[in-house]
Amino acid sequence: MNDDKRPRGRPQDADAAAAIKAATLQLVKERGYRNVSIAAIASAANVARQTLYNRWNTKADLVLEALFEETDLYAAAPLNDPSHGCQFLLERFLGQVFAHLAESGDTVRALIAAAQEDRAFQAVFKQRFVKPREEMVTALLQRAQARGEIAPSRDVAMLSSFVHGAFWYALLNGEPLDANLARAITAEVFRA
Amino acid sequence: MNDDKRPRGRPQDADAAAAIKAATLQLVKERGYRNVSIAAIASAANVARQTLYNRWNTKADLVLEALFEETDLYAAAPLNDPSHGCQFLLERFLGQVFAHLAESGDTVRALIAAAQEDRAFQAVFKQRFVKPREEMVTALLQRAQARGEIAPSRDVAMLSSFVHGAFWYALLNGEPLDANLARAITAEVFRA
DNA sequence: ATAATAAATAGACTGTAGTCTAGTAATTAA
DNA sequence: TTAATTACTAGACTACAGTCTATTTATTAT
Repeated sequence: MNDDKRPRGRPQDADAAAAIKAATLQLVKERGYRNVSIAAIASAANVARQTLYNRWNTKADLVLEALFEETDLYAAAPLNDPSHGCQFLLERFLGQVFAHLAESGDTVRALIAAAQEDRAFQAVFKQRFVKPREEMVTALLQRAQARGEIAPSRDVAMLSSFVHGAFWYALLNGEPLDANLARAITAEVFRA
Repeated sequence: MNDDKRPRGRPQDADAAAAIKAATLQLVKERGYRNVSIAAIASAANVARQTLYNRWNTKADLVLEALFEETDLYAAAPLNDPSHGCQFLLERFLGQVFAHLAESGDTVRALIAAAQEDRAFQAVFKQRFVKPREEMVTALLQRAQARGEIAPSRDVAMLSSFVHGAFWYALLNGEPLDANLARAITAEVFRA
């Protein structure tokens, strides 16, 4: 049931996408987003520059996909583990996010910057990066509220904005994203 | 006491800076940061392109200065007016910031993006934009805490990060910055 | 076989930020 | 008056993102 009718013309090179994404990841980690040109990626992947543009609209789209193919492998520890309190789960979650950003934070910053200059990419980025994380935290905070760890009067959606906002604010202003920050954010959200 | 010894060579054209900044503001508001080239600004100001680079390092530096020369005129309503509660003052302050961003928000977004791609500019932007606002809000929240409007246990620095973070997060994700947001942020910060 | 289709390639092209240089103009110091 | 100094101008130059086009190549449909 997988060999549906193949489409008409010449098929896409099956290996190209993987080679391109691998080259992208390697070069971006090595030199930083800014210092990697599309031409360099194409060359490293042994592919014509236009082939990249056949498959991705912009450099940002390509890097986002390459980065997320890798990142999605990191199965975050479950946020609904009932054997832990929600405060613990949030702090652990933030700690994991920050640990990952220690490696890829510069790239994420570049992608956020790219999103400010390109509406289409902003939508893609929001869909793939922003929304999922926001939903995870909001759901966790709702559970916390249902369990009485957060007062019923609190505005959970706004608290979720506080959490992500504090994280973006630190990231974009070049402040360290470490365990201290994860603890301070979490503690303040759960403070009576 | 103002006519100190003039420096050695040919003096800078006294009118050029004003003409350049005026052209910058007008073009950026008209077409958006992205769609204004340095060449277009130089041409509109009747000045050689290199003259811009004699005075500013990058497009972002120029736009920041042009924008702030205008913005600094907006004397924000005082944040330490003792005849109002701190909650009221914070909401009014955020309302003013958001109202101004309704006009210049796209430019500010572009500047934040530029700061992600240029360390030197990030430092300048932090100094001129980020720090002053952060200090105003932190001072206000400290006063609120001293007056008992905020519980002594709260971490005021983190609350300030929450406020700015929520605002950046909304701005950079294309969500509306309006009176509702100002009210929701403020209410949640002051919630018991 | 042949036609139709779509991907890949090479390379020209546009627009922009930022750098560099050579020449000219305005000013101070001697 | 002349030398030194600095700003301004014009324009060449580099590097890059993204677009476009002509050509070749791999595939399906007839």
